[in-house]
Amino acid sequence: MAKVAISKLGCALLGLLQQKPSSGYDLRKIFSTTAMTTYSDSPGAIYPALQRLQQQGFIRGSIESGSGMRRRQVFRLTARGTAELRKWIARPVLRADVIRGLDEVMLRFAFSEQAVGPSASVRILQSLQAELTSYIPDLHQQLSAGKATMPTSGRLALESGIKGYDCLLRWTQDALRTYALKKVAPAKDARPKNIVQKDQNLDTKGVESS
Amino acid sequence: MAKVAISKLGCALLGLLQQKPSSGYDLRKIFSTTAMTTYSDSPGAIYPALQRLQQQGFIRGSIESGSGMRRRQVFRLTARGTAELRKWIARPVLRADVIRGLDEVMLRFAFSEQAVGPSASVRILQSLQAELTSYIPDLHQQLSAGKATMPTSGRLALESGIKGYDCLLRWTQDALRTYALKKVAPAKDARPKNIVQKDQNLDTKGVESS
DNA sequence: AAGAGCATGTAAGCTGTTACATGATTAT
DNA sequence: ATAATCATGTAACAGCTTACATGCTCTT
Repeated sequence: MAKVAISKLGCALLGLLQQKPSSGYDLRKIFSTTAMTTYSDSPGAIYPALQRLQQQGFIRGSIESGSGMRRRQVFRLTARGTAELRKWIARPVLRADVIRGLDEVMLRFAFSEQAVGPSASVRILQSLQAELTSYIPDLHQQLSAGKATMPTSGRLALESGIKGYDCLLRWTQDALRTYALKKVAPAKDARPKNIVQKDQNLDTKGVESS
Repeated sequence: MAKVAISKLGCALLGLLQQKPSSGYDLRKIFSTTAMTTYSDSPGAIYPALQRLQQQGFIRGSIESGSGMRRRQVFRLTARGTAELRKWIARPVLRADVIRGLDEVMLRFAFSEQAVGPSASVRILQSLQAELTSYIPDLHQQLSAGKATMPTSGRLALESGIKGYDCLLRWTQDALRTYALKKVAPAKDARPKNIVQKDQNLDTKGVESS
């Protein structure tokens, strides 16, 4: 079996194509106009990436050429592509992801609900929360350790990173609450205030605990 | 003149070498043990990068081989390297930097005080603040625009990005206050003190002090 | 003597960047 | 008719990753 390691851009393309079959040009527009500008919208990146994905059997393109239409090739996920996307999304969040690949984690989370389901979103949030909770103290230690020797700007830069992680941790807790509310209170019209504030895990089987 | 575009890793190396002459191995250790783990510590990245920098005349290595010591090559910035580092740090912060290169902005800021002076740090903070202030409303607009069509996880992911930027904006304000207290305080209460203009060292010749 | 860690490098491969190139359709 | 935009690609290049390779020094 080939290694089939898909690049980050490739994963982004898989996720977007799962949401909606699109042409290369459509995808470029998404990357150039929405908050996904972090990803490259250059044709030299996208078209080769699409070719690779097709060659690996994850997507399949069909040329649409109606009368009076420009030729365009619309790509769709194959079954293998869907499986691969799910596998990518379901990967647990490791410390390495927190340090070097937070954007990829957020991308996986963004796609998780449509591609797998809310429980996958919750699992990502939980493992992200766990990793953040264990990593942030390390950063604090580094800060207090190097405080004496670092220049002010270096210290401030490190503090900025820590605050970013703090912020993200708070967000994960908010997001988990959102999912708890969604699932726990489907019949919320009846009771405005009785059944909130649970913060319990849902049908997830205790994926990780504290 | 060649374009001499230095990679992000190259810039990180320049900054670290400005702070302290080091060998490739020293630099690798920094990348593997400190909060700079975002950068690669692999020899296949660092040694070629050092070679490039030397070839471009930004650093110069000298082999230290004392008796009973392992051979190691210690690199130092040249005058050209110092100038290049300063140029990189002094670049204004653009929206593209905020969207796709925040880590590089933070790196520049981290080095700014030692390599150029506090006023450069302040300039980075101010332009970063300005770009954030103009960019964040755009994100809010995207959020409210797509709220209807996005899945919950997609919306939450976007919110996470927005919160991250909010957090960063608050940090810039904190950091600016820090510098105001340190240095610009006299301007505030109109009480002239003997101000230390540490910032005027742009024409330094003896760059690589021991 | 053996092994661990120090210190440096090289080579293959992949991906993204930049720049160029090509047609076809719509707008002016 | 001309320009702009749609839509797709290719080629050269640079940089990083992974993996391998080489010796030297210190510890046990």
